[in-house]
Amino acid sequence: MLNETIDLDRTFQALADKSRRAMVERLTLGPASVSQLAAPLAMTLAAVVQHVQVLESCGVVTTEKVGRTRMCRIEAEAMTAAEQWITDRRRGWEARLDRLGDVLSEIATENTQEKP
Amino acid sequence: MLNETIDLDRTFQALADKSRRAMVERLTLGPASVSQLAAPLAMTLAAVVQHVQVLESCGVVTTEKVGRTRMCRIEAEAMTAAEQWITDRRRGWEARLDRLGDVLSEIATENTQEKP
DNA sequence: CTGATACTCAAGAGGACACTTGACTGTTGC
DNA sequence: GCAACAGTCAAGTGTCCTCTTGAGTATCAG
Repeated sequence: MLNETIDLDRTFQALADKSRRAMVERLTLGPASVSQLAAPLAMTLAAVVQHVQVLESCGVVTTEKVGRTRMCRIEAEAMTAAEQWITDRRRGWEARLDRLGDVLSEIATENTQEKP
Repeated sequence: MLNETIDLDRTFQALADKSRRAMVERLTLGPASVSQLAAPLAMTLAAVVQHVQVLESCGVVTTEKVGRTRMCRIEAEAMTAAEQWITDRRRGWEARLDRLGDVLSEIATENTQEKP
């Protein structure tokens, strides 16, 4: 709850990259090692590790070292927070558009009624 | 559908900034001029205009010049696309966790049954 | 017409980001 | 043991972002 701002900044920032989204997408299928995440991407392992660190720093994934491999798994909460922010805004403007619709149909009704 | 990647990149990038999220938040209450968006923010008008351009370039807001003022309004679709991407991923991992739950309870059942 | 308002534009400083390279460390399989 | 593997670390490079300054333009109010 604290640092909500920083976390949203970081989370949206993390998702603003095709490679990282691809990693998240892969991880929704189940845990994977860094090498497995790296396989479909055209970049060095070192770069992939850095991406994983970004995803980890905003809580979207957690990692755990098993022997010489680091396993990554997705962590729902951070993503849900980002989703929730958008959903909340949408609720706001949908409510407003509903009211606008009401007003418009009210005006329409008044106009038809006031036609002599 | 084309450029889905670029748009998601841009949209998440746009939302990865507290000031821009504040502007979006303000715009959910209804259209506003650039100056109105700038009012609560501690930065120059020029900077605010640049933020508006970012939001516009990814389709989250549209603007229209009326006399000497530029009115901004929120545009649902781009935000919905971002929300949808997260929602789709969530569906993925929730389904997986459900299956995991099934497997775990199956194992549990087997274990109880196989107790001699 | 004049001054104030509401931007608009261009250039640039400074920092954050996305990589790469090259050297190094801990694990595992034979 | 030792070679291959899976990652780790530090440094450096080029690019993108954010924001400012200092100019200019169009519009409106009186």
